[in-house]
This record gives sequence, structure tokens and C-alpha cells, in this order.
Amino acid sequence: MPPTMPEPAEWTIPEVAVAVDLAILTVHDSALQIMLVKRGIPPYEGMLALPGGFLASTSEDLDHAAARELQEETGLDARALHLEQLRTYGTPGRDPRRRVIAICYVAFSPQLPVPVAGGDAREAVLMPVEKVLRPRTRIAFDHKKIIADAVERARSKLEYTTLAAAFCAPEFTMTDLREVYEIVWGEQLDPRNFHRKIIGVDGFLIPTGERVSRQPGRPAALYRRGPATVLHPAMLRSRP
Amino acid sequence: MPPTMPEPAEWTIPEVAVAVDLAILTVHDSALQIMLVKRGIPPYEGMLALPGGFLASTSEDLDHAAARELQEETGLDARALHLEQLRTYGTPGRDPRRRVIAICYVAFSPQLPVPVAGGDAREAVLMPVEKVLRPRTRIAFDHKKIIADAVERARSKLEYTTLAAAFCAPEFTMTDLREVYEIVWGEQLDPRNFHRKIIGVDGFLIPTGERVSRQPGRPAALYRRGPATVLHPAMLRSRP
DNA sequence: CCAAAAGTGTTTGAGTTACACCCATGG
DNA sequence: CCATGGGTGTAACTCAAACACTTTTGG
Repeated sequence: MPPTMPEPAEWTIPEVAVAVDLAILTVHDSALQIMLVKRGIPPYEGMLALPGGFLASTSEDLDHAAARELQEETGLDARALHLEQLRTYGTPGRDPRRRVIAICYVAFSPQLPVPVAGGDAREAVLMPVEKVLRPRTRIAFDHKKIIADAVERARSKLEYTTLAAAFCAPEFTMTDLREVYEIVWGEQLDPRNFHRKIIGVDGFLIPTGERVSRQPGRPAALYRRGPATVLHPAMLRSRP
Repeated sequence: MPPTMPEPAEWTIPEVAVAVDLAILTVHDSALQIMLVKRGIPPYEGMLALPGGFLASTSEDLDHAAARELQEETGLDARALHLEQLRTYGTPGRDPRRRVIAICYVAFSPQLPVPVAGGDAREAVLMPVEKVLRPRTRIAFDHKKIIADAVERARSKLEYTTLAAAFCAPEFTMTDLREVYEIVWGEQLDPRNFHRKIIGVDGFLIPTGERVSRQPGRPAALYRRGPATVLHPAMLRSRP
């Protein structure tokens, strides 16, 4: 860490602020959606941005800061969903006020419980990423790029991990799980081959023994998330 | 970025220093090795640590800071090798002096040219990661964990990208490339199947037309890196 | 009974593994 | 000419894609 620099006993601290931002993804209304908040102050006042905030204290762990932000913004408990570091963004000028280094996290959340009234009661919305990423949509700071990276992380993690289940409610059907894949990847999957594939990965799903009948048709078995975390062999999406 | 916080026009900047550290990996003497520097000052004086330094100015891009450190520490040109962000480490207490957030990068380098005399002429060494990661070996700060993460990144990137070639000299044989895989993964591969697999990925290798005869036996064809970056289907290592 | 969704079985082809075999060179 | 590594051919196997077919419900 301090090997190259001049290294006096004291260094000059450049005027750098450290932020933790969150890309909270969820599947809702047959679309992959991301949580955004409306900015109340300049710069980018009134525009949508990722939730996040500055490092609260000098003794707060990064992962803890992310979990705290998540709790504050959405009321969600970080222990109940998947939260992982995405990347750090620090291009000068990304915040017009001063140099800000943003350590970004992605969260994969099941349907958000309430219409997400944050603790701060600031205006939070869910927006389909498809819409966010359109060229015409304008998002504060460099957050559009961060969202694109978060979505790509989600898409590739579905391939080789069992994280798709993190988007499902605690109990779900095979079709619920398949729809997560279809929505995140934007691609239809064969229900029959999908079923066989998932059942073949042991530890992915635990059958509850229950069945639900939500449409006409044969009732579907209910499952819970199993202990497996990796998918091997991977579940590949088609390459263009 | 500043959505959750109190948000006065001015925020308090916590006393946080931002560092950029490098995990420079190379294959040398039939081992995956990492570049370490001996610390000249406390804390951890005399111990080995990753090369790196503090953000030089308030207007320096992170990727640029990493490339600059690389140049300063090793004389290597970042344009000539692969450099990518790994992860950001910020657990409080990881530097005993004050809060330091380290944005870490991994570099994949071909054989380092000279015995790595850095610009600063500080003592730099290559050490096999196998040795670094042994429980008994002590490394400054939390750098052992960072090194473990860097190695895991390298191992998994060989599976689904063409990055193995980044460890090879500009011109190399199929066996050179195979040995990169074998050394990084610590696993023997069948030379015949490996050859066919790599040849089948188009854009991975460009034949130079030349041949070299370095041992008794049929001379091997020489190749250069091709434009392909992804390996599809992936090259899987065996799972334990 | 019919439509619709859940789930099983079967065929085919792509891709990997394992290994026999041929090729081209140095000593 | 023979040991050695480079490279090709091929059969057995694994797994995914495609799809016919059975099961079980709501209306």
C-alpha cells in the first residue's frame, strides 16, 4: 500500500470523498428492474441516480456500509439477499463538485416487499433496466455505465452460479425460476430441458413437497433454495 | 452518489487515504509468481508487500494510476500487458496508521524482462504464489488475501478468455501456452486435445509460419496472439 | 371433455476424453 | 536409427437441443 510514494511519516491526503453506491436489481412485472432515487439537490437535481452515500465513519467496513445503505434505502436486510462488490469507479470529473471514488455493490433481490418507501422517505422508484439503458434515458453521474456493468454481472452470474434463486421468493416453482433466467437474459428457454437441467444439479433446489396451482394446468412443485452455489456444468445462454 | 447522506452543500471528508495496489502475476521457472516489494518503513518494515501507492493527484484516473504504478515499479508498459481492476479492500484496521481504501488491480505479464529493477530502485522480488499462500508465509497488511483473490481471478479467466496468451512472449509455441495453463491451474493437460481445442477457437492464435526446435523432437509452430478475447465453449479445469 | 401447464422419455448432434498412431527433428 | 516431443485420427462418452408424449389440473 504505501510502497511507491514519497513516504514521509505523514502523507498528504488528497481531497477525495469515498462513496458506496448500490445497484439493487429485482425481477418485477416480467422485467429486470433497478432501484433508483430522485436527487433532491444539485448536481443533477431531479434526475434519477443509484442509491448510496458516503462512508459514514472512518471505522466502517465497506461491506457493512453497503449493507447499511441497503437497509436505509429500502428497509431490506442484507442478510436476506445477495450483496456483492461490483467495481470501483473513480474517473475524475464523474462528480462535478469534487473527486469522488464510488465503490459499487450489486444486490439481487426477490420482489421488493412494499413499494419501497425508504427510511429517509426519499423518492425511490423501480425502473426496467431495458428502459434505463436506452440511449435517450438520462441518469445522474456515470450511473448508467454502472447499471450496465451490474446487469452484465447478473447475466453472467446466472450462467455459472445458483444466484437466479436469489431473485425468487423463499418458495418458488420451477417456472418462477425459469422466468428469472428468461427475463434477465431476454431469451426463451425450453421448459422441459430447463427442468431436467436444474433438477440434475444437486443442492440447487430442495423440494418442499407442496404443490401450487396458479393457472389452469397441472400444479407445480414448490422448492426452496438449496446449499449449492455453483452450477457445474454451467447453464449457457446463446451467444450472438 | 450523495443521495442518502445529510447533504449540506459541503460534506465532511472522513480521513480516508486512497491507494492503488498491484498484483503483478507472471509465469517463471515453471511457477506462477507474483511481484512483491520489501517495505522500507514501518508498519511491516522489512516485510513483503504488493507494489502500489497513493493516488497521485485529485485528477488522476484510477486505471491511469494503476498503469503509472506499474511503470514506476517495474518499467513495464501497461499497454503491453493485461491490467484489470480486481477489487477494492477497505476493512478498517487493514493499515494500522489510518483508514486506507486500496483499489487493487491484477496484471498478467509475460516473463519480466530484467530482474525487475524498479524506477525507484526499491527491492522487488518475484515469489511463487504457492509459497506466498502457504500458512507460514507472512505478508504485509491484508495483501495475502488480495494475492489469493488475484490468483483465483487468473485461474478462472483462463477458463473462458484467451488471457493465457498474455503470459506468453510475443511469439510462442502451443506447448508454451499449454504450460501456462498447467502451471496456473496446477494440473496436467493432454497436449493433443489441448492443441485441437485451441486451434478450434478461431482468432485465438495466428500462425507465424515459423517453427522452432528447442528440444529433440519435431519442431513446434510459432504463434502470435490473435484478436479473440473469449473462449467459447470454455476450457474447463477439473473440479475437485 | 378441452385447454393449458407440469413433467418424462427419446433422438440427435456437438464437444470432450482417452489413446493409438504418424511426423520431424537432434543426437 | 531411436528417443523425444509435435501433431492427426478416432471411438466412447457426456451433455444439451429439439420435440413427441404423458400427467394433472381449471373451466
